[in-house]
Amino acid sequence: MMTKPLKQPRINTWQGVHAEVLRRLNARVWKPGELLPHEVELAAEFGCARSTVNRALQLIAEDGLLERKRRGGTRVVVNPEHKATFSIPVIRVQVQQRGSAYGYKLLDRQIKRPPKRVRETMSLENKAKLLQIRAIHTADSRVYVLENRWLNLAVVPAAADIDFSEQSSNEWLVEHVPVSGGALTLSAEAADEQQAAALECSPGAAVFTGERITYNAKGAAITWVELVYAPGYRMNIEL
Amino acid sequence: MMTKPLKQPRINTWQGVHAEVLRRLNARVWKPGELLPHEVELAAEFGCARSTVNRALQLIAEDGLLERKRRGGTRVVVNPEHKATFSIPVIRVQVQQRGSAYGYKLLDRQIKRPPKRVRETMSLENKAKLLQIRAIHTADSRVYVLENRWLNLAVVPAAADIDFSEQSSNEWLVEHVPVSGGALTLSAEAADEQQAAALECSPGAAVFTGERITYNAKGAAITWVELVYAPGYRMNIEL
DNA sequence: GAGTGGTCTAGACCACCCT
DNA sequence: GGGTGGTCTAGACCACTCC
Repeated sequence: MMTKPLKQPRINTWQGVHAEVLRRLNARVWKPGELLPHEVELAAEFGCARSTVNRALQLIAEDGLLERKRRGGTRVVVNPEHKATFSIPVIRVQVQQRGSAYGYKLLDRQIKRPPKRVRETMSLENKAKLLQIRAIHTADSRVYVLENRWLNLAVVPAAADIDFSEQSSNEWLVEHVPVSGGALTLSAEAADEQQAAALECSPGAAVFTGERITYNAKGAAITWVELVYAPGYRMNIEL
Repeated sequence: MMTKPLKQPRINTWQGVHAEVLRRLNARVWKPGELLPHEVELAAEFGCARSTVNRALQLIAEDGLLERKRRGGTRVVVNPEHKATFSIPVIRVQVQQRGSAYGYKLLDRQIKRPPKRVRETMSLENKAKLLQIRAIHTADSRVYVLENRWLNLAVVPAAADIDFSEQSSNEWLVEHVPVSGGALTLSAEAADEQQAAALECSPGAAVFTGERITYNAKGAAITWVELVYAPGYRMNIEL
């Protein structure tokens, strides 16, 4: 008599182990809060090397479904959080991906002191002056988004020589300045007079707004940008 | 005479290789569009195994900074896209993380036919009936978000026996129903009469809105939910 | 102290894709 | 056809943490 079935097919790819473990989590074979068998045991069961099991479990742990500790083993997370990854393409690409013709127009470009809110977010001194760029991006000749950017010339001196009338600051930065971190804030705002004029909508209209700050490898703020989308814009994210 | 300096310290952890490669990308040692040395070469230079280099490069490629092909080697991406990962915690946790007291109130619970938009998004038949749940979540006794959910009882029959007056459908689902995919749509909307009343704001106010649909492992739509946040809400994402 | 996951290594084979 | 990344393996050592 055998105590364990030996007939089960070998699972010796990390994708295979990944899928099988997910299946067992879904099927509640391993219930929330429970401990999984050790990597060595699972490797033996699947007929593969421990490192293969390791890779699969690490991935699942990154997705938030498992919790792993050195001495404590691998445990099923009780209330898993949804995790989503999305990419923020250059605006031109966003527009073109929708199948629309892209257009760009520079509204304004000048060096001056930024408002307090921008100064504080970027951790700048009071007297600091930045390059402000205001522009609109269009899709099929209709306004798509209004861009209001403050660029730190102390960090990106080369930007002082660009006039941004042909290429958007958005694209220039992606091509020329390496970014290492940042933060994004999304909100719903009522369009003010100036924004409404630029977006060809009525003042007070609900507009989807994103504020983004980016830092270089040394932690210095490169730029702060506010993107105000025309009414009706929807941001889609796969989960 | 030596053609290569041999003094450089060994880099034999994947984290070390990861950091060093990122440094060289930032410093433009390898420029956008260029080909990197092969894994074997890099392994020799760093004094580590190829698999260590492989792990580091794969991670960077996942972040969108490198592009790897089987025969074509590893290339520096020209216009890297920002990638961001964020998690969607249960609303109670969101509120508590802000240091506020969480409250929940069920407004409405009934079985009926959903509106066309929901039916189509969930790919349901015309006659299908769903469980609709409307509720508000509060932070420090102020309305935080209005939840409007449609639950597919054909997929989650157990939900029919829950009244959702104590525990929100949000939390119940996370605990009891495994999710394998979905989509999230964010937008700015003008609050309608009903929403304004629930959110204690004026009709037409700009409200941040998220619509989410989730699927089980078989691809069947579990639920569709609309979350309308009270004016002033901001969603923060680290990059 | 001991058991668990985290990682490295050296070697091997394979899949893909460019030439 | 041949060169590249993708992956697996078996073994080893280490780091962390629980008992």
